[in-house]
Amino acid sequence: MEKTRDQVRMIDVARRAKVGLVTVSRVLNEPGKVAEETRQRVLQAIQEIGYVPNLVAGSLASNRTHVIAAIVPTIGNPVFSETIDAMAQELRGEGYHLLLGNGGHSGREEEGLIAKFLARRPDGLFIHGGRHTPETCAMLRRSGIPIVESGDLRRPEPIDMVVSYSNFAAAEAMTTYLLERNYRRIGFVGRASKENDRSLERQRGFRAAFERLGLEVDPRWILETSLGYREGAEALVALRERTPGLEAVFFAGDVWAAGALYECLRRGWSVPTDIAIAGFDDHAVASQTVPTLTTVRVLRGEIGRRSARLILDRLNGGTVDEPIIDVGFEIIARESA
Amino acid sequence: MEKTRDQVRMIDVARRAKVGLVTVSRVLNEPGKVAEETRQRVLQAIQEIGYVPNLVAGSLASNRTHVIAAIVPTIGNPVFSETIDAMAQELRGEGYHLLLGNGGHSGREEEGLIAKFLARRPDGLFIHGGRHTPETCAMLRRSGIPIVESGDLRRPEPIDMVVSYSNFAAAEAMTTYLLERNYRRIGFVGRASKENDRSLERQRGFRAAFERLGLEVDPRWILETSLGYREGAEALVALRERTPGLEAVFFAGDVWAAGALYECLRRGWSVPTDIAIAGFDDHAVASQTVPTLTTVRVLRGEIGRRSARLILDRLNGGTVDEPIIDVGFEIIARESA
DNA sequence: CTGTTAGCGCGTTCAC
DNA sequence: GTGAACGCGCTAACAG
Repeated sequence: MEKTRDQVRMIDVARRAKVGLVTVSRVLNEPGKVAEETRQRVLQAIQEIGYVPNLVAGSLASNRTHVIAAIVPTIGNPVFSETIDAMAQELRGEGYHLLLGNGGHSGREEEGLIAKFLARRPDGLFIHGGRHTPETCAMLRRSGIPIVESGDLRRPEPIDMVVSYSNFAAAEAMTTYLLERNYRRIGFVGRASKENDRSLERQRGFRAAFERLGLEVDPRWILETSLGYREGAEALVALRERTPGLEAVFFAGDVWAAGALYECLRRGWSVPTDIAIAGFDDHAVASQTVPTLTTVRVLRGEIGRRSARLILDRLNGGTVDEPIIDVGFEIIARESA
Repeated sequence: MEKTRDQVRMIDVARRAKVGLVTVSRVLNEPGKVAEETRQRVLQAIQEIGYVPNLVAGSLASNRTHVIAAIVPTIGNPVFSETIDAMAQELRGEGYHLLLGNGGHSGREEEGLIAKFLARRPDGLFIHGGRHTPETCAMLRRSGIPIVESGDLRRPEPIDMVVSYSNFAAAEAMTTYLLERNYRRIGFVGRASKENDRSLERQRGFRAAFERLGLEVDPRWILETSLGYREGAEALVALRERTPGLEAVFFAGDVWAAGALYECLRRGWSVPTDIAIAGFDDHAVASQTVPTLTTVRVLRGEIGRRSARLILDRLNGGTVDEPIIDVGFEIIARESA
């Protein structure tokens, strides 16, 4: 392969502007420390020869990449993209960019990805969910960079910082809401709790609300499935079939709930009279469904913003006094329950 | 700020394994060229001292970052995340990672972002939509890296490669479908066509279908709004109010269509008898709505995969013989129209 | 405010 | 198959 280094370098700009190489560097990184006149000359030279700085070289020299790595379970899930979007926005303001990856579904996959990401020397790292292997934790700690974990507030041993809400508390609150409205036989639909800690927490919250009132949870009320509209519809039917007298279903995701509401329409089940439905996420559709969906609102954009701020503050030398941030949640009472 | 270079470097591994630095480098990059025994020794040393290669330094030396930059209008839009997800998947297989950014809504913003991204020396770039300023195009061309544009097949002057479907053809096909089913007074809901070329193309396709049959499009049938469930509901009502005898509405996005279907439920309008509804995207919800939604399917994951392949092939020295790929579309006929 | 000097950590020649 | 030298393009520290 031929070596083609036809790149315009900083030195070329310097020569053209008749200044030292360092001055060019300063114009780019610390504009305040350069005389206005020279600055203009340098900027013009940059324009004229179409110089594009090489951040790779800069990063090597300064030991700072201005890159934040972000790892989510699946990029495709809109729930995460909202967080990522807000984070990217916040970061860009300070010249940082986002290296994005999906952790996959096993700890091993995640470990591999993180190892490769760390090799790129990001200045910080955000990671949503996932169960980290001991090696992963060790790697992350050794890296020494600010790290924000998200997905759930309750992390046995946070690696560094945490920004999230409590899945347990949110699910418990919604379940309590349903119990207060005198629903007693309540179904619960979530993801496989063995594979997903957040699902487990939501299910635990569901059970806790019953326990507090001294009520029992019938095992038949719990159903685990993968996320989707059709899956929500199927779950509703399955639950009603195996649980005579079911009064309500709490879907730990609005997509399921919306699918279930369609099924009610198809079957002529009246909501909430025949069956009450509650969701989780306050997805954009929740306020539009027929009937409108009672759900739990989580500020996902806020998670992204706060995470970015935490990392940036640390990078800017600030001390983060509160390394665990609870962004909270809110019960949105609408028509369906 | 204190300088803490406590990093484990390649030379440390080399010393521990009692080999030269170059040998370590080879174990990492060209494992085949190292004797099995030495390789094992090196790998073990890497494990023992927890060495994480520094790709920043590697990139500078090799002039290859193994990073692909991806720019989409908004990360939050699920429509794009599907593409990005597939692309990331494909890229990771060959050791590439994704630098993600949203282009914002003006050509200037996009230009700024691209300039900053190029400074990171990505090996390739993917960009969805956007109207590039002349400066942007010049920058991109000068960069010399493989570039894939997406969003619409019809690009006046492609910078390099294009992977997409034709918004024009897709919209024309759906409109023709509706006309063939004997709907004549058809509304069209899309984004602001002045701000978004893809919207303009869809609207053009809509009009073209009428023209081919020698039919007129009443200006009152066209409505532009921002994307959302509620916006879809509102658009439907507005169109019916101002257009007596409206028989169908083609929503250039399933989210609008789904919102409109809810409105029909609320008002007791029967679909497709009172009003037929068609969408665009084949969003996951389309097969579940009541009634199910007739729509246009676009393979967004395919766009991501093909784009990645094109870039990778080029990077691997291959010649890309077909730099403009049409991934096509498909009319999915369901109950709503 | 500006220039000089010394690396950053690794890949890529070459010899051996 | 392995090691020594050199350089990638830029920034940090210091001096002037």
